[in-house]
This record gives sequence, C-alpha cells and structure tokens, in this order.
Amino acid sequence: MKATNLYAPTLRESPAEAEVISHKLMLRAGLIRKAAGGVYSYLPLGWRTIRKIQQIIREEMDAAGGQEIAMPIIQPSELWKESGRWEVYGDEMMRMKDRHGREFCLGPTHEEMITALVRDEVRSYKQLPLMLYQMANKYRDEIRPRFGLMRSREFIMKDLYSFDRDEEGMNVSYQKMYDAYAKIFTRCGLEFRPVEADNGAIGGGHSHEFTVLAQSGESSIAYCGGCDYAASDEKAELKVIVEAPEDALPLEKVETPDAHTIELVKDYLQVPIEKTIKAVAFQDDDERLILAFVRGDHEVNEVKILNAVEGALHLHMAEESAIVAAGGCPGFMSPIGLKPGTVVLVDSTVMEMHNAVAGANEKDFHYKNVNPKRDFKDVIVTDLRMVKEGDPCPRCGAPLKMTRGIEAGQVFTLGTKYSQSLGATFLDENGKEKPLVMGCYGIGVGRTMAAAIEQNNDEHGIIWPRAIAPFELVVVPVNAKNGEQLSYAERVYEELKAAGVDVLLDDRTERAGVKFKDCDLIGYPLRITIGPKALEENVIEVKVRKTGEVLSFTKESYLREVRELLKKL
RNA sequence: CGGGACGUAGCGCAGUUUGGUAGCGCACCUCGCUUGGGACGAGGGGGCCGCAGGUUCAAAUCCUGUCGUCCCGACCA
Repeated sequence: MKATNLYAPTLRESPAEAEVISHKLMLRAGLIRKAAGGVYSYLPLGWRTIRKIQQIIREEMDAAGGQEIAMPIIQPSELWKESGRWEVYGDEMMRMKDRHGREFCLGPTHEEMITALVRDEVRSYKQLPLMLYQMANKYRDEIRPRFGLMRSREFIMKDLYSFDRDEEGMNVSYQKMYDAYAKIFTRCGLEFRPVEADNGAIGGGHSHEFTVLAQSGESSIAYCGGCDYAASDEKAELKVIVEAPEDALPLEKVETPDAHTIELVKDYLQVPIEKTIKAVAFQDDDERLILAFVRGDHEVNEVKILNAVEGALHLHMAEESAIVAAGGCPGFMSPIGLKPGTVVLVDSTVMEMHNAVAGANEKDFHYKNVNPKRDFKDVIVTDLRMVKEGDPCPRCGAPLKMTRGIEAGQVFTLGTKYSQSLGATFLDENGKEKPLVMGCYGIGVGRTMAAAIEQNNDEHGIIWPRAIAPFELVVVPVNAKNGEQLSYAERVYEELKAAGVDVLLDDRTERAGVKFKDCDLIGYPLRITIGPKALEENVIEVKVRKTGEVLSFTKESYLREVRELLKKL
C-alpha cells in the first residue's frame, strides 16, 4: 500500500468530544470517525487493525474446535419472549417494528438466536460437543456510551456458543475457550489478567473476565500477590473477619443528635469505625425494600446483594417513604425493630462483631453494645462487602492488591438456562431427552483495539504491538520529489513486500517532519527512512517506534534484521 | 434517567456579559520557494453561529422550546 492511495486523515488536535487517550488517538490517527453517539465508522487504518485482531481470534477459535457462522442482526421478538428476556432486557435493547407491526430487535447478543438455530437440528448426543461462533455487530442502547470504542452502542463482538451433553463436557469446552482467550490476548501483544467474574444478567454458572490492564479502565480487579487468585471487584470473595471475643454487654439506646452518617456517629460516640455498623437501603424493580448492613468502614457490593436476594434484577437507592414504611429511620437504620417481612441482609463480618454501634430506627438515636448474633432476628447473612486493597486473599490469606483494567472478553458457563426455556434438547445413548448444556464466550473486538492503544502509547501517539498494527513497517523517502530517493524507497518497499512484511510506502510529497509526525502518531512499529544520509552511506536506517532507537543495516542484511526485529515487537 | 458543561468553517477556539449582520490558528486550493522532526511568502475558497419559535428597527449575542455532544452516577464486550 502506498500512502498516496491511503485514506488516513490525521488531526493535529484532538476533537473536544474525546476524553480518554485511546479515543483521542483513534480520532487523531484517522482510525475511526463518529457517526452518532456511540456509533463509529472504521477508516482504512482502523479497519486493518480490526481485521488483524479478528484473524487472530478466528485462528484460535478454529484451533479450539469452533466453526464460524453468521447470524442475523435483526431478530424476531418471539425468540426473546420465549426466553423471557424481551421484558428483562429493557431499554438497552434497540427495538423496531416492520411494516406489518411485527416486533424485532437489533441483537444485543445471540443466545436466543443460536439456541433456536441448533435446537431444530441437533437431535443426538453423537452431534456433540458443538462450538459455533460469529463476528457480528451487536447493539446495546447503553445508558451512557462513552470513551469512543470502549463503550459504544454498536460494536463488533466475537461470540462463540458451546453445546455439550453434560456439565463435564461443558467444563471441557469452557477450559478450551479459556485457554484460547489467553492465547488470543497474548498474540495481540496485550498485558492482561483472567479474573473470576460475576455472571450478571446473562445467568448460568461460573465466569472469567479477561481484563487488559490499564489505569483508564472501567473495571477494577483484585489479585493476590501470594497465589494466583484474581477476581473482579464485584466477584472477589472475602474472608469473614472474626473479631476478638468480648462479653456481650446489655443493649443500650443512646442519643446521637444529628449523627446521621457513620462518620458523625463514630466521632460523637468516640468509637473506632470498626465498631460501627452502617446500612444501605435499596429497592428492586418491584419496589421491594432491601436493607444491607456492613461494618462502618466497609462498602456494600450491589452485585452480591442482587445474588443474595431471589428475584431481584436491578437495584436503586430506596425512597425515604419505603424505609419509613418498613419501620426504619433514614440515617439511623438498624436491623433491630423493623417490621416483619423486611428483607434484611447482613454481611458475615458484621455477625462476628461484639458490642458494636448501630442505628436505633429512631431519629437521633443509636444502640450501643449491639451483638448481632444475639440481637438480629430474621436476617440473611452472607458476604456483602466490596473488596478493598489489603483485604486477605480468600485462598491464601495474603493481602489482595487492586488494579484497573478494560474488560475485553468474558467466558461464561450457561448450563441449561437457554436450552430449557427454548426447548433445545437431544437424545442420549439411552434414548432419553436432555437439555443441551451451554457456554458462551465473547470478545469485544473494537474494545480490544481501544485497550491495546490505552496500554501502548506515548506523547507522540500510538505504539502498536506488531501483531495488530495497521502496517508493520513504513518506508519513508525523506523527499519524495527527489527521484533517486523515491525510486530507492520503492525498491526497498517492493523487497519488503516480497519478503512478506506488511509494509506501507509513505510516498507523499509532504515535508519529512510532517511524515515523521504522522508515522509516530499512527504508531507503525518500524520505520525505514530513505534520505540523503542513507543513500550516501549506502545503509538502510530502521527506527523502532517503541524504543526510539535507530539501527543501520547493510542492504544485504536488512531484510533478515527487520524480520528479527518484528518478531520481538 | 438524575446532576453539570457545551453546540460559531474539516479540527482547535475567540466573539455572547453590554444586540449593529462573523473572526483567529491549523487544515484545504493556486503560485513561488523549501525538504532528516508538524517551514516560509503571496493570493484564494469555505460558515442558515445546532434547529424552531419569540422579543427588537436590528439577534451568534436576549427569552422560550427542542435536538445533539461531553463529563459524573446506576449497566456491560
């Protein structure tokens, strides 16, 4: 490819709409352009990277036994009504009607579609296991699209679905995908971490997220320095902190004027924050009140709350009226003295506290000497805490560390959730009808590109990992109007191309500085400069984008040297 | 959806407070000159000032509405 034939409009300044580095650089380097909020066009350079990522994914999916298919983006509502998700998905689903008034959606995911595809054809255990995947646009009307390709409303996803005869088979498929994902992100040149994750609304069994490490990421993960435990912040299991035993003192109600926050309470009563119990009040979609109690210095984890309360799908902060109706007092809430039937969750650590301070469900009053095991009735005890730096690892007890990242992929076991609701069954050796046991596995392709940029950039622009760079190498004649330089550069370009290097010739008649700046911005891993110096000294000069080092090779050796350099990038 | 900010040329911005009919830098076109890190000179093209109402002799500027964008919260690849 020659730059004079390449549509790669670069910008000197970032458009004001871009906030994060990957978004800014993708716009400046001419990889993408915005069409609408959370909807983007891919320009030639951006699309080359997307295709390279897709190709890596394809190779690993095929190697793991996957077969590529293509399913429609437009999906009939009937399927979603069968699975029950037509209602559940809510406003995030892009819905449409055809001229006859039939309802459709733009697929946010394809569990329903693929299960319906497979249920009519897979009849026998002999056809299993089966892994089918596709790379297609997904549509999710995000509440707030942001950060360019990191959270968009239309995005390219690779989604694979596995079908097995039993749990054991599903776990084999799951492990194959887990391993394939690790290979994919490694081949893309990314620093990542697989972490245990919550399944969320998709349902099913266990799950891992593949998180590309980056400070700008939206995900927070906890990992152990002592063993290989790693989990998303929402999922991270926490050990119960057992307080040293104390004799239980009699419950005592004390006046705490205006002390409606835990900070005020601890200061007013002069107790350490570890001796206080605080409450967070939520309501679910049915406006059912859910009260969660954690130690004063801990934070509640809403995902754990959702998992602990049967039938709850979403949470929002409770209305004061709902709290009062349950016998509670906002700012002074307590599990003691609530009306029967109120959903009360108590963190396991709280149950181990002695003589603690908690609200009294009465304005300006708290209880002292609360002993949860003695005083709390009809409460659900479970792990409700959000992990924080330094918490003990659930496996080995060493302090956990926290870091941020971008969730580029996730693998789930689904079990029979969709095969049962959609009636996808097969016959086993005994002629017995059983539901297919499923798993699903997604990679955000555009997000992977964005994550790669977040992780690999400097003040001049992108520094692509070789495997996903739009071009591996750019040949720059310093002055393309100089016939000698241009023809020399063309010869080098042809040689590299013949040697299988993915090379671009920047034959534009721009001044050298302009071209160098563009090369750095776009981030080609290697640059060969053909100028008077190179011609006089009869050397090939190679500059490494990542390190800035400049190497000179002879015409005889440079092809080999370039190949060696590329291997390392 | 709640809270905040912003819509003026392809991009970045000034002008809005105090109404008088639109400007700067970059980019773009032509000519000259220049070519190892975003040159220079001369000339030139491009804007229903987001959109719709209203106030006024007169609106980018004031008022109302609306659409869009971005940031902070609840969702997710």
